[in-house]
Amino acid sequence: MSKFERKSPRIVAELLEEISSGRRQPGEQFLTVAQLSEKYDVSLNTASGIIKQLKTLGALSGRSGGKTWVRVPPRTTHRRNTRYHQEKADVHTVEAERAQRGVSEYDTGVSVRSLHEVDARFDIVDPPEDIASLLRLSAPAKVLRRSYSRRHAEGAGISGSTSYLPYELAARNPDLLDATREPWPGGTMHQLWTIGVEIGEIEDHVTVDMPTAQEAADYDIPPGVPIVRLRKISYDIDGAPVEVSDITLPGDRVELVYNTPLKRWPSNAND
Amino acid sequence: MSKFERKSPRIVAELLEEISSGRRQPGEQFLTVAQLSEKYDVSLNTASGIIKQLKTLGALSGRSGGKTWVRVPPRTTHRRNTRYHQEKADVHTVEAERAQRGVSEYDTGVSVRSLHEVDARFDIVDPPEDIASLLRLSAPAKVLRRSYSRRHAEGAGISGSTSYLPYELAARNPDLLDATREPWPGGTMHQLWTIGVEIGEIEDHVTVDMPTAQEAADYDIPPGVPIVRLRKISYDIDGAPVEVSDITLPGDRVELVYNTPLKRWPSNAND
DNA sequence: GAGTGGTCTAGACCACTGT
DNA sequence: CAGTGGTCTAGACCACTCC
Repeated sequence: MSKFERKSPRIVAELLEEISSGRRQPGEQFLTVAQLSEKYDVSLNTASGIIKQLKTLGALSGRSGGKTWVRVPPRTTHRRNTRYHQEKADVHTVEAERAQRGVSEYDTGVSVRSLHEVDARFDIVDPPEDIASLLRLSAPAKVLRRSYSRRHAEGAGISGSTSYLPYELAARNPDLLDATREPWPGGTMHQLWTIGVEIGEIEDHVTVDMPTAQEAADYDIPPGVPIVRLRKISYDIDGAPVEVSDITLPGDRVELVYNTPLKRWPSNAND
Repeated sequence: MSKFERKSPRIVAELLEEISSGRRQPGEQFLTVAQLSEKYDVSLNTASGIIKQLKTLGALSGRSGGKTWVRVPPRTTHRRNTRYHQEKADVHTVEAERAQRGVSEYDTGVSVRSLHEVDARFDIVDPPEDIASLLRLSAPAKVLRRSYSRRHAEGAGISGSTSYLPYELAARNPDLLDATREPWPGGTMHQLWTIGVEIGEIEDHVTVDMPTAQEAADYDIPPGVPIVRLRKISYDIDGAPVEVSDITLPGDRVELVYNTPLKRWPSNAND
């Protein structure tokens, strides 16, 4: 369109091609700002901007001040709603079969191996307004808030979740209030079973967002990569909400899969 | 952390607060680069960068060269998987009740009023590799590709979708190959019914991405706002895939809602 | 054609990383 | 402490919008 060509877009495209074509291997050290400046005959300022762009595009990684690397593309993981059926069935299987999974594994739906539970903080707090509304709690009622953050053994953060349970409900089994009991074999559905609650339906609300600076650091995602926010609401068999769980997933390595089986038509309806 | 304070982050935060607090109203003209520079005592360069940041944060809008405006926050719409049940039931209701909806309404799940079908292009093509694999098609088989793009009456793009049907299947009803028949009352499920196919299950794959330059323009979203890509796979009652539909939704105005009903436990399992 | 946002340069300085 | 990425300035120029 324009006869005048800006420099950075051309250079960015060129470098992107070198990276995606594999001519520059993931993990390899990238050109420094000075080298870029010299090689493409642009100012240091522009060279710095180019690296910034490539970082936000997820092609490069590296902290400010340190060296720059060709980013290792994250392997994508899947999170399926069919796991909810599995989790519910698991409640009545023998202990050994569900011993490998805690609340956070079930919530995030991220594969278990090579994961390491970093933080599990439990607090009894006044619920935020939206949570109170969803759980149909009024004025003085408290909630048990459980915050988990998970990272790869290698250090790359992978997901975080915060669960809200009505305190009155959770208190029926004092073990549920004890953070040191984590990871609880079988996840939240099993915990709720111990206090006589059967989950009848789960509702996931999926929204998308850009990460805060904190999240970008926590999950080791470049600032240009979006974040998936999943609010999971569990209802008991009478339709009463019993748990709200806010789950944060890095957008560049997660695929959500939802199966919706449909009721058959009456047999004489089709021609 | 650092004693030395960069200017832009402070100024950006301040302006963001002014906008989100409502002190600057949506639709109002914003400060020019020159005014910003003067008011906050920064260089024109930095002022320009600040406006750029606020645009990618979705707080400001405006084309390059034109004036800058406080962005009108998009109202969020919901897309529920329960609509699949509705759509299936609709197939056997009277024509009048589903006449208001075409294929694209059903696919995108966006409310119908004040929407305007801009484009519906039909082609018979060789399927892309991933589509062929999902539809279990081999070598010479073709697909009917139907591309829709939708915008608000006011002009703001709201979603797009591309549907793939095996050509051999679609050809059983020649009307399905005719783009001028759109909007087809009742959507794809009704179309499939006319050729004797009953949908038994729908699988949604949700991923997140940044928009291409083209998409950013099409959907009128600022370059920093993510895009939700939804791949909807429809299976017939025998589990054979019959349609793949790729749906693109602007991340800042859509919330996906998925309900997963769970089977009851056997009545004697709970204590 | 005046005004506006965006890009580039050259040079300075800063904070952080990695020895 | 040297090296590196990031930010800022001042000034120039460009492409686009809007009148």
